[in-house]
Amino acid sequence: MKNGNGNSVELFLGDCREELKRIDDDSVDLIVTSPPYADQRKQIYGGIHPDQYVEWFLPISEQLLRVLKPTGTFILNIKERVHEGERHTYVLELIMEMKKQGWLWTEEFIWHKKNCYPGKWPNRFRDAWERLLQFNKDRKFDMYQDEVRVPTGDWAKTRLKKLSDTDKIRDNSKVGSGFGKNISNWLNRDLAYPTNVLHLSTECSNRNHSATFPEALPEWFIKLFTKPGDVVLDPFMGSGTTVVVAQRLSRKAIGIDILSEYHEITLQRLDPVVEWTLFEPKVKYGNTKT
Amino acid sequence: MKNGNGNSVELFLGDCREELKRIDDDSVDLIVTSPPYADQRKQIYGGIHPDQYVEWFLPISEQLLRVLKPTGTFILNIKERVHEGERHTYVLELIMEMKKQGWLWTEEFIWHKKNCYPGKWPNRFRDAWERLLQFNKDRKFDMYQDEVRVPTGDWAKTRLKKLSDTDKIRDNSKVGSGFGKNISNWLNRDLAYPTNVLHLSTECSNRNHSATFPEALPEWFIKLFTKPGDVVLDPFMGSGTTVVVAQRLSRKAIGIDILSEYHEITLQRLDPVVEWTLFEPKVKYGNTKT
DNA sequence: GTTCCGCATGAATCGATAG
DNA sequence: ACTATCGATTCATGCGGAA
Repeated sequence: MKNGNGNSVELFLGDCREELKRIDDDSVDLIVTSPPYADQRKQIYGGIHPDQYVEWFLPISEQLLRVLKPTGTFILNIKERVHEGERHTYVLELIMEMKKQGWLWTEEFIWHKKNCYPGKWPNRFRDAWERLLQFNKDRKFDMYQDEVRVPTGDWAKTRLKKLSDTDKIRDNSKVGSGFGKNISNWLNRDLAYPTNVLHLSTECSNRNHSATFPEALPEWFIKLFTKPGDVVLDPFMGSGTTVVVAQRLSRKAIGIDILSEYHEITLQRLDPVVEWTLFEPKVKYGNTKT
Repeated sequence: MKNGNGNSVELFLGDCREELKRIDDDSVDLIVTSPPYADQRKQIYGGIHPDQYVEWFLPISEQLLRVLKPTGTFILNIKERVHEGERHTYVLELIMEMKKQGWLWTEEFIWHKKNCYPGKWPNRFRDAWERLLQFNKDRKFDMYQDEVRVPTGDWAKTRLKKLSDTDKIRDNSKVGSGFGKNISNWLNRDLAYPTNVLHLSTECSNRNHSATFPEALPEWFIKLFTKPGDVVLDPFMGSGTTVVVAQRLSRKAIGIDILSEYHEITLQRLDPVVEWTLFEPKVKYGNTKT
């Protein structure tokens, strides 16, 4: 019911360096992904050494550039590791190399992880933020800012508090008198556009998968950069958070991952209606077409 | 009275590219500065074009590398501008070039500016963060983490609020009764180490000076990376926030700025005891030695 | 002495207009 | 074509006067 038009889900099982080639040019509205960081998920992608990270990623970003619509956006969640006491520069290098490929580095959002990983080191504090790099193909791209407006700051809370004590009661008791409309217009002005700093907690309660991606993160970008029916791609699907949220928001989702375990987890999280489609006979696992 | 040992202040009037040469090798414990951003403050500093920013800054960072102690730290507050719809890459390039000079890029703190500049654009949100890049000469550097511990989560705020209503009054009225000590013990137990994300508002509506930094920013780094008597340097002093805070915390401060107006503002903000010293006869303005 | 409200003020960005 | 300037947009914060 809630998914009227087409919130289909396609999952590809395999290395995204190969699987991406099966996706059409200019066919994706939004890419949201969190690739394995250097030397993370060693057993999965063989553990890319920081010095080889850029070299490893560039063929992928080249494919992503190909499949993205000119009006589309690519959000890359990444953070450089500490390597021999320093922040490694592979993310900085990656940005500059992707620009050479033709990407525009439009913006860098900050994900402030409110409950970051605990720990203590002699010359370093806990790392509580990650980069959310925004890349585009063109200076003109789709952006639906009204979809992610947030309540205004403290002054609204405190200064409008009085209003709720008296006027809001009148508002309720005099429906249709025109008074309520004025109030709601006024209250509507208490929605402000957000900034490029996102405050979200990691979802530590998920026992199964190590993916700390909170659902609110892809949700925010999906609402901001796509409309229902648009195509959302995650080439490093992992436990499928981006795909699951895209489906829930009535977007078409494409997920790629090299591990079948992650496909199983994702399928369990997906809406059953679509799950049936995926399990149709003759549809090869990881190669689903609608 | 509060400044026992040696919180001297030396101010240099001139271009820091030249003035820095007058400072000894390995003599500074902490550099905290916020250089003019590319194409900003044109009327004041002449405006460095984004494409020439790295070239302009490298001779300065070379001098800073020379004057910093091996155990010292350099905190660079900077943020790249939007240029033709993209974030410019001069900050990324600067980091990599400074590494070639011999700097270690130890960490990147985020300054979350809660009250960022307003505005609305079709494809961009307000910019609410700036970089605080930490550079060092050596993997081993001085860091006094206990000096910047903060009260823990929300419950601390609420309990401390209650405290301030009742117990704090008692604390004030019963000095020496031991009650205050109990409170500070209790508070000490609820102190946590901070993260690499700092939430601070800019001080935009201060009457006298429009400080680029909130005082809390240099204060945090001075407490974290120096002890009383250490030397703190700001080669782009501006209205002198770093210098003023360093003096208040009984550190030796060195400030450099090219504009005499800023020197006057800084002198007005400094503790009068030192101001006298600075205005001693025969002490050339901007060339003060203790 | 509080609390409340009005107001000025920002390391901004885009698009249009002018030289 | 390429740069310089200007207006419009927008919101958290702290000060100061008022109730």
